[in-house]
Amino acid sequence: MEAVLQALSDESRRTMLEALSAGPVTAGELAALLPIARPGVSRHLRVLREAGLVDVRQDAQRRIYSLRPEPLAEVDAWLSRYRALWEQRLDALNTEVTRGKRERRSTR
Amino acid sequence: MEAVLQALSDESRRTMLEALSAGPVTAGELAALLPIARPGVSRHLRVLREAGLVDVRQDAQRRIYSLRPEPLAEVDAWLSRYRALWEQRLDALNTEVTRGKRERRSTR
DNA sequence: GCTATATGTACCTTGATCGTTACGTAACAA
DNA sequence: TTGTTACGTAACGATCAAGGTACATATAGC
Repeated sequence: MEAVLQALSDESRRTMLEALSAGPVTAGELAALLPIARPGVSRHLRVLREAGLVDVRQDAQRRIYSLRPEPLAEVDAWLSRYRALWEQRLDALNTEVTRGKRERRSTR
Repeated sequence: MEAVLQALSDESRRTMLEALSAGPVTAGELAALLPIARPGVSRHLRVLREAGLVDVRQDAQRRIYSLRPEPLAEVDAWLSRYRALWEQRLDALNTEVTRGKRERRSTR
């Protein structure tokens, strides 16, 4: 959890996760997306690996990374302790759509 | 968003948010909860303030902090781009409760 | 074996961050 | 006004994170 939020706090790493959400990508392809040099990407990938957010599979010289979204569910679970609070506030602002929001909330 | 995730990446600050989720708290009370000295707490509070996660109100000498959960909704929105991915995986593990999960997911 | 390709690691530098102690400030209380 | 309480800020040292360059490793192809 600590490691996951730490990993998510970096813009480059979030960009990498977004790219990975479309499917497996090699380290080189990820590096091409970012304004930093490849060794930096390698280190970011290590952080993501240690946070459990990616899996690696080797294919010849290539390392193919894929997203492992489970740790994000932990973040979501942590966040859910606050969800009621902000939804309450949003409801106060948009009272005209209260009925729809209440329906949705009741199923969580 | 950047500032919010940055703020959330620290354990002490998350502890402060948790305390604040029960209601407004003074800076001193927050400091008492943490293993660090008050000046450190003050700086953490500044980070939370700059991320928009807390509001301050002055009451005589005291500064009363209250949680402002709206920025957490942004994090939730970012996270929601991945929610389908991890729910898919969890469903694969717990196929027996698929019906309940699918109901919930369809309303998000 | 030799070279090219793909990637990670080591090492260095710079800038941010965390905590501490010391100090400044503002509001009450006597 | 003097002291006390409750904060914040400044300045400092230590640690950490992010980037780059240079190098090591491993696989594929010849």
